[in-house]
Formats: sequence, structure tokens, C-alpha cells
Amino acid sequence: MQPEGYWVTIETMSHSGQEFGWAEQLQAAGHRLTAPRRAVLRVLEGARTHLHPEEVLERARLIYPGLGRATVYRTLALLTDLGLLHPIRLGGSPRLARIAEGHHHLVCLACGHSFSFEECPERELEAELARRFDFEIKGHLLEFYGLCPDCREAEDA
Amino acid sequence: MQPEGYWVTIETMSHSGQEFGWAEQLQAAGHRLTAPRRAVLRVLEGARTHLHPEEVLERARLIYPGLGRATVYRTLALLTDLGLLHPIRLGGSPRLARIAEGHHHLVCLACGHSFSFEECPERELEAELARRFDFEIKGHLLEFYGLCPDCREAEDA
DNA sequence: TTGATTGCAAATGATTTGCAAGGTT
DNA sequence: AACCTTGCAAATCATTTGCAATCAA
Repeated sequence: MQPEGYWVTIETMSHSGQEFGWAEQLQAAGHRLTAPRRAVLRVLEGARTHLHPEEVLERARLIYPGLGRATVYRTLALLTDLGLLHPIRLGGSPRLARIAEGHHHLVCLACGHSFSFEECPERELEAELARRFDFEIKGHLLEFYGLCPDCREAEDA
Repeated sequence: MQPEGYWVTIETMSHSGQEFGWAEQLQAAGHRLTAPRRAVLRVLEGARTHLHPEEVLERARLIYPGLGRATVYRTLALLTDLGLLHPIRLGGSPRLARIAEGHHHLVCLACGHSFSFEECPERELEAELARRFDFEIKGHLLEFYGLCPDCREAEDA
């Protein structure tokens, strides 16, 4: 019954036309660039997986040991406001793998493992939607849910 | 800074080939069909939006007043195990609209409003991925993130 | 009957907030 | 100097769990 609960994973936005690093964008928006923030940014920018806030904390503390948990949350909120991050929450997965700038997953509903793929058939759709809704689209997330081979096997047994 | 926090929204799985109602599927899986569960099921099956557990509780209490919060969570977990529900968590949106069986949203990063659309360009991709990863795919979620016309305007001002 | 299920209340876990101290511009 | 940021600890909010009573099969 998925006793593990759920996790917040951080979803970096794709094709946002990022000309500057996050640090610069943070400053451009009038925020100060402090050592704690730098540490968090470095972790996030370098992440090859979705990270929980707690993981961000752990890793960022390797860079800036005194870092407080609240600062991580505050920085995540800040980046979310700037449209650089988007929090999502998925149940059942101990961890979600992700390829650098892609946001395309295949998530197993049973074991929670996820697989990434690169195909992105939404480009045309994106343009069409941008036009129809007059939206400025910054990124997307495409996830398929199902059963992986191992779990299907286990289920049959 | 999005003081509202985040919400759990319930994502019904699409094209799952549902031949029976959830009540039947629950029983088929060996679970008992109780009044509290019936109430929750009725709310979920009738929902035209993503619902937070708290909303499910509120609505289900209209049907079965004595309903306890824990039972809602337990039932949601049960349905998740059966692959009928999938919990997701999105930040920044007060509510997420959704069209009956579609799971295609356009979410404004600023105001959190969401718009639904029907196009679904992933059918072929789904088949291709199912083959490549040997996955049994049950549903999917496609979300675009961006800025709606109103918020873009407000931002420019 | 008999084990599954329930509501309640307490326990847990995650996230947010108040505040005095410290850091950035 | 002025005000933004920080870390800490306390507060809050969401979710889970223990348990005795109740209910579906």
C-alpha cells in the first residue's frame, strides 16, 4: 500500500531559452546571490535526477555545510516563482530518473521505477496550443504510467 | 511566493479499458464494498476536476456524513494500488481543470489556472515505447507550463 | 462468524513562519 | 547603512497509524 508516501520532485523546465544561468536570472530579478543560494543552485543545475528537497539539502550541505533546511525551501520557492522550477509530486516512486533536459518518463505504477526517453512529439502541438490559448509556453512534462516487465511478471506469479 | 503551498490532485488513468466500474474492480480484487467506500468512489467517478483528498472528504461526506478522513486516504491508496488512480502534486495552482478522460493541461505558472485540451499526439509514441521498454502502458499525463495572456499582461505592466 | 474496515485521536513527516543575527549591495 | 537573507526552533498542515468498535461476506 505504498507505505513510502510521496515525494516532491523538482522538474526543471525544458526549452525555456535559457541564455543565462540561474544565478544570473536570480539577480536579474532583483534577488541577492548568497553563498547558501549558490550552493542550492549548483546542486539543482547539476542534478541528473529529480531531487527531493531533502536531497537538495544534503547535497548542498556538501558545498555549504551550514545550510538550513528552510533556506532550501525558500530557494526552491524563489526559483519556482521565476519559472525555473516546477514542483511535481508522484506517488510510488522511490526515485525518478530523468535525462538532462528531457521531461519524458515512463513510470511503473507498481515499483515506481522510471525510465526516460527522448522523443518529443509535442513540438507542433505546442505551437498550436500557444496560438489557440495565447499562451507563452515554457516547458512541458510528458509521463506515461504503466507496468514494467518485472512487475508484470511478479504480478502474474 | 505561493503561500498556498501545494496540493495533491487525483489523476484518473486514461484509456485503461475499463469494462467495469471501480466498485466492481474493488470487489474483484477481494476488497469489501462498504458505504464509506461507495461514497468516495461516487465522488471520484463523478469528478470533473482533480480533487484534493480534503475535497474528496467534503464531497463524500455529503453522501455519507460519518466518513472519516483516514478512510478517504485509505481508499485513495487502495485505488492507487489497483492502478485506478495516480496521485500527482502540482504547485501553484488553486485548482486544476480537466476534461473527463483527457489528461492534457496547459498550466499557467503565474496564476495557476489550467486549461484542458483534447489533442493527444502520443498514441504512436505510446505504442513505440510499450514495445521498446516492454511496458504495459495504462495512461499518461501531458502538461505544458507557461504564461497565460492575463498574467503576461500583468507582468508587462 | 470472522476477518476486513471504520472513525477517532495520537503520531509522524513535510513544509512554513517568526525572529534575532549576519551578509550583500 | 539599509534591507535582504539566514539558521534555528516552533508552528502548521498533510498524511499515516494504533486501536477498539462495527460491518460485509
